[in-house]
Amino acid sequence: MGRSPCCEKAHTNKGAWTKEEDQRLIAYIKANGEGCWRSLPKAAGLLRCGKSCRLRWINYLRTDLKRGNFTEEEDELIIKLHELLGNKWSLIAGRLPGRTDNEIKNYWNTHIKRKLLARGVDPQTHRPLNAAADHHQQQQLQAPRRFAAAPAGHHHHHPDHFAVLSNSPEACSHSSDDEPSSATPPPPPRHLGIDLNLSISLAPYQPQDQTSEPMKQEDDEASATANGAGNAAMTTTATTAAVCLCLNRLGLHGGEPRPE
DNA sequence: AAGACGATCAACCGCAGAAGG
DNA sequence: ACCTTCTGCGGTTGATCGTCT
Repeated sequence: MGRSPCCEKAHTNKGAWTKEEDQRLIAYIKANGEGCWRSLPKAAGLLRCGKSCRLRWINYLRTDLKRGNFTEEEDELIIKLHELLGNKWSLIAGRLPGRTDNEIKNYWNTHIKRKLLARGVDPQTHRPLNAAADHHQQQQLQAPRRFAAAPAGHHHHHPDHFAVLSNSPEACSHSSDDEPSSATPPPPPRHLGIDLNLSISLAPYQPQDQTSEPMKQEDDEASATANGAGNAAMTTTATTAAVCLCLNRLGLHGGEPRPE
């Protein structure tokens, strides 16, 4: 395609941000707000590319970031959301107030993956490791099955991958990780008939609404449930229930097109 | 004490899709 | 309808820190 670079690389700093750069960025955004990242560096007097500024702000400088260890509830919520959404870190982050997609992605790769492996659960498929292996073998024998979770590096750029993953019946077939589904043979792809359009059903997390008002979008049950799952105070059990409920509801409401 | 090694996380890169002309 | 530009996302990298030997 030959896209033009996002910035003039010759005249931009790279690597770790200095305190002064941080201060400049914070001051500029406080004064002018977010937006137009491309022109921001120049306006703010920063020798950085816009993408770098955006990343620094979103992942580090924003004032509403929680920072600090993940709680057990957050762990479980991430696991459940990953089971539901796949590697959609930004969507997952949307359910975890004060957490960024980058943070969650890192945390997943460093902690949760290992945690799931220790439980004998495949981090990609969320199936028991044995069953996952068996399932994989079966897939090799059968025609390609799109609902299988894509391996790392091949997840990409398939809008329907999201919905397909979310349709996965195993996502709702067990409400806790210690309930292996290995006894259950890989399900037939009948669930694929359910077109969830899930990617557009998940509204962004709204912190204020969480505490003060239960939910304004009454006509969007899937969204409501997903938002409910974003409450960090939610218990693991409740989280599990919410995610499963979400899937159930999505299954029921699946074919409904959303107004654009 | 020092080097090796692994874990962690901030930052970068490349791409897709949205937005605008 | 097409092209260009911009933004946001997800994967990957590399610097830094902590632990072990």
